[in-house]
Parts: sequence; C-alpha cells; structure tokens
Amino acid sequence: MNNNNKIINDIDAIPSLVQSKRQIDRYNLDIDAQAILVASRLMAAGAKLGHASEIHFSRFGLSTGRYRLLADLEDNEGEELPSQLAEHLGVTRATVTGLIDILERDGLVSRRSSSDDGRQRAVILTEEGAKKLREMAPEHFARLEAMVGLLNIDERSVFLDLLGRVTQGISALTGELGSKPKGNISNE
Amino acid sequence: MNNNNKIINDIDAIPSLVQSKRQIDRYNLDIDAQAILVASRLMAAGAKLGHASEIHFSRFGLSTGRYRLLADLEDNEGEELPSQLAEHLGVTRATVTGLIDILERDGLVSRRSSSDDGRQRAVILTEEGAKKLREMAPEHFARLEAMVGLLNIDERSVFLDLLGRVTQGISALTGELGSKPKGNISNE
DNA sequence: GAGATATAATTAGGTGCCTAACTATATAAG
DNA sequence: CTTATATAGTTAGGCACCTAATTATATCTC
Repeated sequence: MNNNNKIINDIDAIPSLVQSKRQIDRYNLDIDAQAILVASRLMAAGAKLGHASEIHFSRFGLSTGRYRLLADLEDNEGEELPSQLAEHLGVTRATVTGLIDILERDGLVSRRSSSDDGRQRAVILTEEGAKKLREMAPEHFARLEAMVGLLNIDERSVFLDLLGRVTQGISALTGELGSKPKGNISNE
Repeated sequence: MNNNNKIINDIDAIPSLVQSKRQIDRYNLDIDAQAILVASRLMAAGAKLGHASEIHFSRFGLSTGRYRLLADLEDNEGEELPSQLAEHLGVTRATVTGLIDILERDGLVSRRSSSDDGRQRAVILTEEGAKKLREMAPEHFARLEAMVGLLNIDERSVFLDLLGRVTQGISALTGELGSKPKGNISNE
C-alpha cells in the first residue's frame, strides 16, 4: 500500500510536496501539506486538460464548447432550445448564443423561430453538423479512451469515486468558510 | 468491493454512464464507456474547478494566474525574471507580461531593469505584495484543505497516484494517435 | 384592455489566456 | 566592424467564457 518502490508519481508535476510544505510552514498554518498538494495538482491538471481539449477539438474546426453543444443536440434528437443547451452544458445563455452564432455561420446548426412561443428560437442540428460528429467520433473517442489508458478497470472506478468527492469539495472554494459539504450531497 | 450499497458516485454529475454509452453505441465503436465517462467527468471537474478558483481568488482582488505568480515570487526570494515565471507557471511569456502589468498597477510587484543584461527586467515582490500573501494565506489554505476534506489520508495518496497517471494520459489528446504516453507502467 | 412582472434570447463589455509579430539588446561569423 | 542570428520582453489581436443590461414576447392582476 504505502511501499514506495514502484508506483511513485514523481512525474515532473508542479508543485512538489516540499513546495507545498514550505508555503504552509512559512505562515505556521495547521494544514495538511498533502491536501494542498492534491488541490494544487488537480488545478494544474484541470488547466492542462482544458488546454489540451481545445487543441484536440481544433483539429475538427471546433472548440470544446461548440463540440459539447453539438453532442448535446445529437443526444436530444437534433433539436433544443438555447436555454436547455445552457442548462445541459452548465454555461450561461449568453455563452450559448455565442456558440450558436459560430456553429450557424459554419453551417453545423440552424435557428428556427418557434410558433408556440415567439420568444423561443429552437436550435437544429443540420445534416452537415451530424456528419461532422459522425466523422470525428472514431478519433475523438479513441483519444479519450487512450487518455485513461494508464488506469485499469478497477482503478477507473476508484478514480471516478474519488474525483466525484473532490468535485463536491470544490464548493469549499466558493461557499461559506467552514461549511463542510459532508456526506450528504448538497445540490445547491 | 463492488457492492453498490454505499459508495456510489451518483452525484448529479454530467455526463452519466448511460449517456456515454449511448454516444459510443451510436457509431458502433469499440470503446469502453467507462473510460469515456472518466475522461468526461475529469473535463467537467477541471472546468468547474477553474471557475471556482477564479471566484476564490477574486475575493482577494486577484486572479488564479496572478496569485500563482505572487506565490512563485515568494518561493524565490521575491525576485525573478519574467521568463523564469513563465516557465514555473507553465504559461507563455506574453501571459506573464499581462499578469505583471496588473500586479504592478496594483502595487503588488515592481519591475527593475537589469544591469547585467539590458534585455532583462526583473520582477520584484513588493512589501505590499508580501502582505497580501500573508493576509490571505490562512483562508486560502483552509479552503484548499477543505476541498479535499471528503478524502481521508490514504485516499488522497491513491488519488494523487491516479491523477498523476491520467495527467500523463492527457498527451493522448494532443499527440500522435496511437502513441502511448511515455510513462511505462508495467502492471497492465 | 392596461400596467406590472416574468422569461427567452441577445448584445455590450470584461477577464484570462493564447499565438504571432514586433522592439531592443546581446552574441556569433565573416 | 559589420551583418546575421538568437534571446527577453512587449504589443496586437483572437477565442472562450463570464456578468449585466437590453429587447421582445408572454402572463398575471386589476
């Protein structure tokens, strides 16, 4: 379990444990240095992944957000309202408007006014948009799978579990100080 | 181990496993749905954390990047070259210039021309900058620690290990298709 | 109906980070 | 010495996403 002969993650990751410890010691804080290390590494990983993701999707003339919008459309019979898209993607409606603008310019989606509610403008996945998704699927999913290829099946389950709990903990950054997200899921 | 009575990560996370599976089935791809789920969840977590981080640092009048720059300065006796900062932070020199511009405007760092090399302009952590770090340290580190508070000590080690390997795998998104990440793990 | 209020989408403007081009200085080659 | 090349930092312009304000439509209350 804790024998450090083989599975050390001494990848040249930033920051190191000593670096975290030094920061904490400087102010005599009663904080677990490894906790800080986990948090910092996750931040670094998130930033790296975000950047890599943009590079990945740019190969297909898309951005991360625009791909996610197309994929969500595909998952919903090719038609959704901007507000639904915003909800599903976890971004604002303003952001969705911007994504649609470019996708429409490139012919991957189109807008259609609703007869039910004059305020609504449904977004439609065009045939060209569907074709784009079809064409990129093999490479896209192969790369995603390769990304976690260094983890075996069991490790993937463990990672999902741990990542899920850390994700819950992210609210500690934004919420009230001292309010623990304990066991129960706080679906804000 | 695989009894699903307690440790289910049914956090309302997006996407779900069925969602990932549906996408793969649509194109008859030979891909492990859980691998896609791990990749997607990590992307979502990274984005969420990045956003939360900006909110966190904005409480102190900083951004994530500007805090990291200040902290790195503090770790290097309060003086560094922009190129060193760029290296340490993993961003471009252009980005560092922008970060310094605002930090200097706010009086947290200053620039000083070098006598050795006329091209260099050292960045200095001002007393006000050091004070800012000192003041925010308790809350900052407490929040980071709270973020991983749902993981016990052992789980943190495991998470670090797994995260490290997935981080290595990120190169699968940007590199040559089919080229395995160099970290040669022998337990496959 | 008329006004107040709610909602859908958009526009306007801002932040963070990027790439590529540029300026100024240093160094190497002839 | 002069010209070519490399390097440090900055500037210019772009993308993704945000918040706040705006426009247009719907609905509720009188």
